[in-house]
Amino acid sequence: MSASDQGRSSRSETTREGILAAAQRLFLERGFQATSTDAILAEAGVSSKETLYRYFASKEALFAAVLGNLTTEQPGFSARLAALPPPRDIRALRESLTTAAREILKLMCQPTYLALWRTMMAEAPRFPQLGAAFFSAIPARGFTLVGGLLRAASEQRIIAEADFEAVTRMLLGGLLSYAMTELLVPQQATRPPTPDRADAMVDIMLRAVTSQSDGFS
Amino acid sequence: MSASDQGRSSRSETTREGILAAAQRLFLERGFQATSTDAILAEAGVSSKETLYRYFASKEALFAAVLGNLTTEQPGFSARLAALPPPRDIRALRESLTTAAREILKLMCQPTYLALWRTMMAEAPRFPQLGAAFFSAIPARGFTLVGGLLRAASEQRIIAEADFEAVTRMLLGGLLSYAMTELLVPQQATRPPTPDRADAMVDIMLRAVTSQSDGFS
DNA sequence: ATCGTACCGTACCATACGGTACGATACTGA
DNA sequence: TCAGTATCGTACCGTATGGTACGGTACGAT
Repeated sequence: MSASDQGRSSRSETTREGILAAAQRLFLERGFQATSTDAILAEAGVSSKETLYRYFASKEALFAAVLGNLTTEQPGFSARLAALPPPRDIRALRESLTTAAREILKLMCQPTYLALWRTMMAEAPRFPQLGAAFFSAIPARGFTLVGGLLRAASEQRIIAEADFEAVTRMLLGGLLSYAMTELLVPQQATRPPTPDRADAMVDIMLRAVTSQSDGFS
Repeated sequence: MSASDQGRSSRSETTREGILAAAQRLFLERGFQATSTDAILAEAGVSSKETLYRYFASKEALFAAVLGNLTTEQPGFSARLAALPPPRDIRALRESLTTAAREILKLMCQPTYLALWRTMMAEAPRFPQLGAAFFSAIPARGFTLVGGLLRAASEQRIIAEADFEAVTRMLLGGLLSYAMTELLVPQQATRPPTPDRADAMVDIMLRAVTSQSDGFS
């Protein structure tokens, strides 16, 4: 028990984390309104509402804490992708894009992430700041990453000039389409997409930005 | 009052439609759980719950009726797009794809459609058949349409062979990405995308499927 | 005119929810 | 050992919800 734990005893912290974890499970599984505080207490093994309201001012605050956590900590995602080197040649560019596309596709199709996406979109009207925070923390990073790689490659004459905003949206949107299908038709014999789907999209995308002008109107 | 109105008096029909319209507005605006039957009655100008429950067995049934309506009737969408001719040359293909892409982008960014999308994804776990019906009625049609155009063009040697599943997902996903942004960050100075965004994506897509094999690994 | 139906208006029911209060009890740190 | 605090267990409050019941009233077709 060093001085680094800012006054919170480990007992408090354990209870708080337990409530957070239980709330995360239920909120993501059932949504905000369909999850009662009683259900969260039961899931957390806590026997009194007073305990919950000692740590969170309201059900909304608990919800915000849960989604804030999920928005902040995306383990491995930023870590592996932020370290992608600037492209030296077409081969390196393809490799970086493939890595990114595979990682994004894998992340997006995880059950937790699907549920987070669903919850965010469902509650965005009632919690606008949560939706905005999620957007800038996750999807916007993907746009910046892919768009940055393409622009850098273009400046080094590795690929042709193009409408990179549209190109980026097409790659990420193509990956996103799998998540949307999962969200609308949950698990209905729709096996999760394989990494080669990401590879195929990178391939198509590079074909578009490496072709000479075609002269068609 | 001919024999063609199957027993329903016009009075009944008017009330029923009024309830449906009010429920549609509120369900799409606030979601299923946050919309009370009392609020629907007030919005419809109906003064007794008994009237509602004369036409709909439960709140769930009313919800299903509303979303079923919205899923079935997409005015102008199928009409204008189902009539797209099979492509004769690259010019005709581009024109058909541009028309389709613009129409889809416009449709997806309408407030009603955005709200429908949000509601469907939010409630898909609780109403799986509604999500599946919506998916096969709207997004799946877009996939079939674009994929069909591309495959037909490929068979006529207008464009090259390619992974058309991935290509189609990239075009529609690119358009979809605008709707997703709107859903997460509602109206936050994010002006709706202009039709030229659809044009740009068709352009990129055609560049990918008209380029010769590039020889890169 | 009359009869059946649709609608009104209101009251009601059982349940569930978010949140508070409070005395009793277990734990933890000095 | 002692004091403070975190948790327990339970009771409670006000409100809202989906759904039912019922007597009265407007309407529409024969």
